[in-house]
Amino acid sequence: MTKYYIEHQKILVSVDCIIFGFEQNKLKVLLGHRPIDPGKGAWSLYGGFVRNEESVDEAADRVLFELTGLRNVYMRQVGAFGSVDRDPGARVVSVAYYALINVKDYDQKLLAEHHVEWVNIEELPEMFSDHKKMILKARKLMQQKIRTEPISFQLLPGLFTLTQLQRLYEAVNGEEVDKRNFRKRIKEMDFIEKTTLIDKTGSKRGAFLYRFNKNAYNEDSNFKL
Amino acid sequence: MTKYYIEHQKILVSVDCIIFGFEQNKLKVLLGHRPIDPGKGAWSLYGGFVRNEESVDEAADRVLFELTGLRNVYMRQVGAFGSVDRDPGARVVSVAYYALINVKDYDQKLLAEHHVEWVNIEELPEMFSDHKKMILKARKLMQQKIRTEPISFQLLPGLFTLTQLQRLYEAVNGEEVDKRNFRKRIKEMDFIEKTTLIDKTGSKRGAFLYRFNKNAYNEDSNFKL
DNA sequence: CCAAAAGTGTTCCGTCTACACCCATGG
DNA sequence: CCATGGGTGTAGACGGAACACTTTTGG
Repeated sequence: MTKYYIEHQKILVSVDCIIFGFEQNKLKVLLGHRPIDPGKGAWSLYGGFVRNEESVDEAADRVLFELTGLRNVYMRQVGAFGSVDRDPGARVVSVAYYALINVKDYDQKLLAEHHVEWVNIEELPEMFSDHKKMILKARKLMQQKIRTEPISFQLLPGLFTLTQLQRLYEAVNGEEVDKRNFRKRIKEMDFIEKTTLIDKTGSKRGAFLYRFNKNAYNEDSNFKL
Repeated sequence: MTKYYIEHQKILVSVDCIIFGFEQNKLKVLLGHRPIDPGKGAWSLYGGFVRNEESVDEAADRVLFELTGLRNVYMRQVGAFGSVDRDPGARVVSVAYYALINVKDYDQKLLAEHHVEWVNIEELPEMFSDHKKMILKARKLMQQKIRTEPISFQLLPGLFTLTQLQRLYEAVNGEEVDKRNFRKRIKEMDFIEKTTLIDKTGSKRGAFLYRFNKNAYNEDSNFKL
């Protein structure tokens, strides 16, 4: 139990954000290019350093806000990545977070300004340092969560069709699911409410729009998909 | 994407170890007392600071070795804990790890030297800072893992009876399980091998000792309990 | 009129759960 | 001889998976 504060080495601590979005029936991540050497130009996650006056969680929120202009986003920690030489420029321990956003909420201007792009999770390029490892772990954690907690709605607009929701699950889990079985399960969750509105953009016939009722969910939190 | 190394604040990074053991049919954690102010004497996890020349994982291995004299222990990261004021003495970001050890491997001398004790997971005392939160999260992660991966054997001697294994599961999950159903599932896993040895310490009749065969498991990794 | 997506129930099979009695032995 | 833990099988319930056809409408 030899903890004493002075005489110990301080280390740069950063956060890296794995930002998930759902677009064209594909699960995507927001990737940028590393702006500085070493490794300048390589595909990279968006990140930043933790400051003394903010918690690590707050740093992640701040960095996400700088990039997207969004607050109160669903974010969860992926873990700490701490190899000695993971960053060739300096000793940096990084804490990765994943975030779920609705791509339509994302300001296109900011996207261009920061030179970031939505990349299909199934087609990740080679990336700087351990960033690919971070993404894969984030995806695994997210897959686990999405089965038992209603986080899928964070990736969709407030109103969505059942086909959209199903495609989202298929994209996240990487496998197709049976339409009738899927809708049967939805029907059992009263907090996924059918509206009278119809979306005609996806088909000629049109499909009913649904909505996630958070209050109803809080009363009866039985989610399983 | 504004990462530059100089001009950023470095932070103390520590590791904290949640060491699980199984004793007297109870899941236990190894707890010590904080040796220095602020908070001197409070119940605390055993930890240490990350050095520049070691990875965070390596620091956790080292700290565990200092305490237990054990190497090659099963360890997994719980996550980073980074509140600004989580340590009143200095800004410290801590990465928690949980470890599974067989209590019999633990050197009693070291235990006394370090003033640590095995504490029942169901009867945790008030603890320093966020250490209780770390333990609870570690337990949750361990509960998840133990259902689908053969990590339970890390907590038992090389030879064990089925009743011991069952009690371990009951202690970890906090609920009793049916003996016949439990043993039926064991029987389906060929890598849990029955030996001809008999343990008479637990009963007059004696119980067969079993062994986990790692090689057999690698060939057919179907674990579900 | 036809292509394209929306919507809708039933059957089967495998898995999980509940449950009770005999055995072997040390003291 | 009896108290204590060791060891064994079956039946019923439940949940998940497979599966095909009708409807609507824009072009």
